[in-house]
Amino acid sequence: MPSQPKPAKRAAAKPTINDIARLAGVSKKTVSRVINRADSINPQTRAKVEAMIAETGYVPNPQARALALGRNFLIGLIHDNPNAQMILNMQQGILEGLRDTEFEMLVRPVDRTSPALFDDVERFISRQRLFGVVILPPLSENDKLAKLVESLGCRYVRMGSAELDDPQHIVASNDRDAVREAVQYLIEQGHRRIGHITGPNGFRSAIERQRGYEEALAAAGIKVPQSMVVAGEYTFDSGVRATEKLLDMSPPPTAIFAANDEMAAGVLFAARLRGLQVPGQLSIIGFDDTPIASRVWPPLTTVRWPIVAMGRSAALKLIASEAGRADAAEEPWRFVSTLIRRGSVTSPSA
Amino acid sequence: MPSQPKPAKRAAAKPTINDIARLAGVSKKTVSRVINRADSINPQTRAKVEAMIAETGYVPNPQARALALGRNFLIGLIHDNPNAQMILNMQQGILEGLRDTEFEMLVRPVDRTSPALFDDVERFISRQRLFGVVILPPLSENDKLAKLVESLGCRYVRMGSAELDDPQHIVASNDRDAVREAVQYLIEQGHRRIGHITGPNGFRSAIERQRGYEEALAAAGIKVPQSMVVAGEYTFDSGVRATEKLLDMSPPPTAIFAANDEMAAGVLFAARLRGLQVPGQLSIIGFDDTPIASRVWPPLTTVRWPIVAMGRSAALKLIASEAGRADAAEEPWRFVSTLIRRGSVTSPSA
DNA sequence: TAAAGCTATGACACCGGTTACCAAATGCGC
DNA sequence: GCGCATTTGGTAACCGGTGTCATAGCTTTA
Repeated sequence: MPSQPKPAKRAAAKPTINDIARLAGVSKKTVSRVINRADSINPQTRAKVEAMIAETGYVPNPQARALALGRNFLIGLIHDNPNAQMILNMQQGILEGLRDTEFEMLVRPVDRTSPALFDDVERFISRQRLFGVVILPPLSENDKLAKLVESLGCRYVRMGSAELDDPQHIVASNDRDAVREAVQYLIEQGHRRIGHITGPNGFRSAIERQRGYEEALAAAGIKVPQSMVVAGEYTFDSGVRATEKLLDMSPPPTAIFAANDEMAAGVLFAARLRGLQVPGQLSIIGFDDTPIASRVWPPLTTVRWPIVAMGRSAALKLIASEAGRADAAEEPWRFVSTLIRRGSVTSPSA
Repeated sequence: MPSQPKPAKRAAAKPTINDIARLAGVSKKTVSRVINRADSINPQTRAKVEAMIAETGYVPNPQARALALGRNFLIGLIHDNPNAQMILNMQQGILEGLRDTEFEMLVRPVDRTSPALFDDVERFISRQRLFGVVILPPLSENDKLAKLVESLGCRYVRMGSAELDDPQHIVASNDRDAVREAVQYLIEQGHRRIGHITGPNGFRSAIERQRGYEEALAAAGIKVPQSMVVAGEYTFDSGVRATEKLLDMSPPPTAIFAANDEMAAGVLFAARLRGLQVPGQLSIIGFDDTPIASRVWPPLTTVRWPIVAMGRSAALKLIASEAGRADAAEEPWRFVSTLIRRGSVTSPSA
């Protein structure tokens, strides 16, 4: 028998449900029942099948399962890279939510400003037949995108402001309340001329944070010239430029609340360029509690939002949104951001 | 015809290959041939099928395809979160490499120190039947893990030092050369007492970087006490602690090369705590060029490695490693890191 | 002119799971 | 000991693709 192929089996050949059925002396249907915890199975049969599964290390083929079921177990994460740490924490949260389920996560970074944005997202969803997607800010504020996703028969959950969508589609943090608290804190320290660097024009998050700022001032009866509010772009550079504008005023602000940490780092940078003491001559508060906030000197007082927990909740909400289940809206969706007090705030020296 | 079902079709019902075949009046096999660009197809037939595909927006079901082919098109990214920006850039690079292929990327963060590490990775790979994985440092230095992956019939590419593995399994940057250049730069500026904060004990990257440091000193004929080299952990805090040790020496170093930016930021922080001018009284060089490097004051001189390009190359190498194709080893795998000169280095003031 | 080769296409089984449906075995009341 | 409901397990078809092989029609070659 010269041409007989070597019986040594390929290591990669995985056992299938048929192998298990044969080894256990039952039909594949019975194996399937055991796996899917169907009731009405003879305990002995079940034990035998389970023993064979354990022995062979059998794992059902998810592709075959997806095909037979006519659905699959992939959820997508669509983002527009605002901040690496945020996205990574979100990934971690989503994966925590998916742990011990058969779902997996696919990541798709996109370019918010690209004309191909909608095509990219559509291809992503329909090629992979995604079960659902999580959309991160600031992309989550694009209502058209959410509509497109839905029209593709794909579920979605957005992270962002509570006003954006129904509870079953949103996971939100109370930015406005947290900012109000932060600015109140500045006021308690004795600041009156408090500047604000906003997020990009039209962004929900920017609007919410600005409202929080305005509410805190209003509540304390403080009036501030309109020029104390300068538009930023959520970038370090825009924070630097906005700060230069603010510091050119006379009198300049004694404190600045920046709508994110990147810009707050820019404030710090610009202050340094002018030789200003922080916090002595200028107090700073940021937003996000990114690693940068605790790496700069002085470490930044900032607002932290529970990203990982929110990611987990988004994943669970998505899974819960199976057709026929109405509890998707019940999955927690309002999260509380808190002020982290570090070294960039003190009383105004003057 | 009262009971006739409404012809309005469910929006979610995707066309299948059978639909296309029926509409075009050919067999499904022919449609399959058109999709897979098989030769020997009548141009007219092809045109007809392509027209129907375009009209219906048909997209082949990847699950069915994976099942029929007995393989799939998923690659995994396994990492142990050393640095958010690095991982995100790597994700971007890998996705660029996968663009216009049918591959998708699954991300799996793991805990390097967990006893369940191997189980986690094994479950991940065998559950999803991954085609291959990319392993990021420092996890990529775990040879046992790479062996496990291979034994599962899963291809892999590691990021890390060139010495770790064969060219078909590695994508590397020349850390040592880049560090040598960086320390040479310090020497050219007139520094003689140059401290080094290493990475964690046993890490390849740490060893390589330390060697670069030692080579530069040796080439310049500079001898430095052993205590000028302090072990760090790649964390901000360890950078702070190591710096305190270095600054307690007499005389203290006039410059410090830290094996990554996190620790370099720690150096800066510790210097500030002691009221030291940077770079006047202490020059600093980091490694990685993370966003932190350009956000602190002064911005850090550091070494940048081309993460996105390396990620792209890793993906292409993985795809090229199909059985029967030997060109995986030819995919570029050595990348050049370069020194980015910013504001944290000057001549020693003394 | 017959044999052989090529091209374009279809029929059919199969990948590894699932459900629908049916049959055999079991338990129960009478 | 019988009929009937309830378990339990099997068979067959199917999900949406792909591979193998056969075949009809045409061209080339001897």
